[in-house]
Amino acid sequence: MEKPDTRSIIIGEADRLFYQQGFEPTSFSDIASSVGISRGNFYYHFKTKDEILEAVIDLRLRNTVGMLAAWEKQGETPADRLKCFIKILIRNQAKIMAYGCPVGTLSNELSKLDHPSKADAARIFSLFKDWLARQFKAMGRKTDAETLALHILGRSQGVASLATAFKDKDYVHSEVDQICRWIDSIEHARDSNSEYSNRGS
Amino acid sequence: MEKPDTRSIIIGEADRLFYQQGFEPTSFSDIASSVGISRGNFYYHFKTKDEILEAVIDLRLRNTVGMLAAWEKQGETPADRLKCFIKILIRNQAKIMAYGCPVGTLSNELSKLDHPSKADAARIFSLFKDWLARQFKAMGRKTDAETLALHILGRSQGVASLATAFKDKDYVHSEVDQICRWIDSIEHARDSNSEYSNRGS
DNA sequence: ATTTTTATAGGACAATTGTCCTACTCCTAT
DNA sequence: ATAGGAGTAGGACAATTGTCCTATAAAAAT
Repeated sequence: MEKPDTRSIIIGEADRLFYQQGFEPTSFSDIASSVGISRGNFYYHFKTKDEILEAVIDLRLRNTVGMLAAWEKQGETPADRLKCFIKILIRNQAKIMAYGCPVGTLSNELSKLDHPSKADAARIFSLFKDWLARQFKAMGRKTDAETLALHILGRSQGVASLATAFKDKDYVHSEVDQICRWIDSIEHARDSNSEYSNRGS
Repeated sequence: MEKPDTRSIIIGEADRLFYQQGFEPTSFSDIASSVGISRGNFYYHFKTKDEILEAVIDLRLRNTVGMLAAWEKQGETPADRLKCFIKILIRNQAKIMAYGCPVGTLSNELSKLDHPSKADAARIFSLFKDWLARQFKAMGRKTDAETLALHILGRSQGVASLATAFKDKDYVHSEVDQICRWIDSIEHARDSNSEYSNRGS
């Protein structure tokens, strides 16, 4: 039977609030009243705010691992998987226009706060980076897979940032289409010289 | 007639602190003690926190207008000016790796807070967008100048975001080089108004 | 049935928040 | 010399912050 599992509910609500409001502006009271428990009870589950931040980052890490694994199974080709990644900008368009990318905005906020957990937040980025690099390697880009991964990851961050500022659907679609075409161009030029190999040299 | 001009000093310190720490985490005390005045005196100059935020955004708008105007004079060709824009990622590398892009991070934070001034913060983005579009128009891209402007602006945001997370200088240089080559490729294909390539080299 | 563990509520606590008020010191104009 | 405003300091204020304590209810174990 399902347990009430207050702890998981707390983490889930904190996850949502940290995304929608940011980490700093979200208080214990916000989370407690959102879950429907008292602040005192909250303390039973988490002693400090940093503790719940760690739990939220941990949840996001696990969710990301699961999501990437699912993408790896369903996508037929690496190119399809890469497109599946970038199209998350369209699937989550409404949320991104309102709150930005959950990975990037948390990472940015914790960097500004110089928070101890900022490195953990960056690890979520690394999960994406490594997964993306894996796809590029599978497409024959052994040497510059990492560079290509950072490139597409950065592109997604830029689109999310401007989508939040301008709330321009056309821009998002235009960029995503363009990145998809770029992925195609990489797929169709598997063993040709790459324009991205300027890094190792 | 040089006045002590405490007000300007306050705005300057608030500007710095809002960038380095974020708007929400920066308190009246932070600013007051940073300027070297009492909190009471602070109230004489600014009644509310939103009031000083407006003043800071106003300062940034004016600074941005000035910076863009200066770039417009010194750069010989539009392509040079565009490169001057994107190379700000390298000139301000240290700050960006520590605190991100001042424009993007403020816009994101205010969006999350759903702050009344979030539209004003986005206006700073618009200044850049319009300036960039003007350069592309001068390069013969009459029809898609706006799209190209949003593209390069988004690219800069993405690089800044990942630079903060990974603190990878090579990545920043690699992306900037690539964008510069993309600018060259646009310059050398002046009359062809077809879809532009995002590929480097 | 009794003890122990788990979970919850309610509030205490000092510190800090944004906001606001009053008293005092300058400087300047009369 | 004096009145008045501009600027500053110090603190009051209620509300909220993160943290912590204790009393108690519910559940589990004995």
